[in-house]
Amino acid sequence: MRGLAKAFKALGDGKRLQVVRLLSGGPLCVCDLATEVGAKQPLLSFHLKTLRDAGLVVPARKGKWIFYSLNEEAMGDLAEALASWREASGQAAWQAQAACCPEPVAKEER
Amino acid sequence: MRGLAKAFKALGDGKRLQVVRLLSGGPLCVCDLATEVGAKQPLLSFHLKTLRDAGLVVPARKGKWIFYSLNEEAMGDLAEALASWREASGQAAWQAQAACCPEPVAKEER
DNA sequence: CCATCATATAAAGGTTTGTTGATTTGTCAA
DNA sequence: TTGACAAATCAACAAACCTTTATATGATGG
Repeated sequence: MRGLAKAFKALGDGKRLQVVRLLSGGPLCVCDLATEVGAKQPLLSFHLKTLRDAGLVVPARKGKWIFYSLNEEAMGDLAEALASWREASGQAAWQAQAACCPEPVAKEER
Repeated sequence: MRGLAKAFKALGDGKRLQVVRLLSGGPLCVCDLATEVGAKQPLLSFHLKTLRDAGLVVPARKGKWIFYSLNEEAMGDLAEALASWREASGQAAWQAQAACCPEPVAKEER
């Protein structure tokens, strides 16, 4: 749950989302990501760190370069969580009333 | 794309994620959400505004109370985006080399 | 109209985040 | 070893965010 929030927060930035979308096309090195995203190297490095800390991407050194790729499992977990919440809400009925307060509320359709 | 980042950012907070999870069980009024989440009313109102602005939840007045429910379509869009990125990355091949730099890199498996 | 309750908004704080420029670490090739 | 290049880290600052207290809006019932 804490991990989910961290992952979603990591996705909650335009540049990082762009990185994830780029990596969905296959692993890329940092320098290529930087030019694609239009960010200077230290800035991209910062964003990659937050994606790494959230478990969304994985680095792999290839000689002088470091290639990043998506963590498919983590992406799948997020997708599944969202899908399950949407699913559940589709089947859920309205509460008969607000539990916090005594007044009954008419049962409604959706 | 901008909207996606906004939505993910909205989900990137523990209390808001808790609200979404609660709403997956069906619509709830603000006062009930406040007690469940353990937040004071103005704070919850702030978080609900964030979720509203991101298009993730929808308010509906029922007399004196306002019931919030999940926007299933928005949740579905997010889930689908994540699933498609994961899917694509599963099929993608490694780049033969880093485009930014001349040196060739050996083609690798995953 | 008035009092009350549910929710939203405003003002103000302390903390986190995004960005930049300078420096460091790590790898390769000469 | 030295030089060159890729990437990470550090220091500093502005912008955004979360939280709280106080106040406003909007609906209900007397």
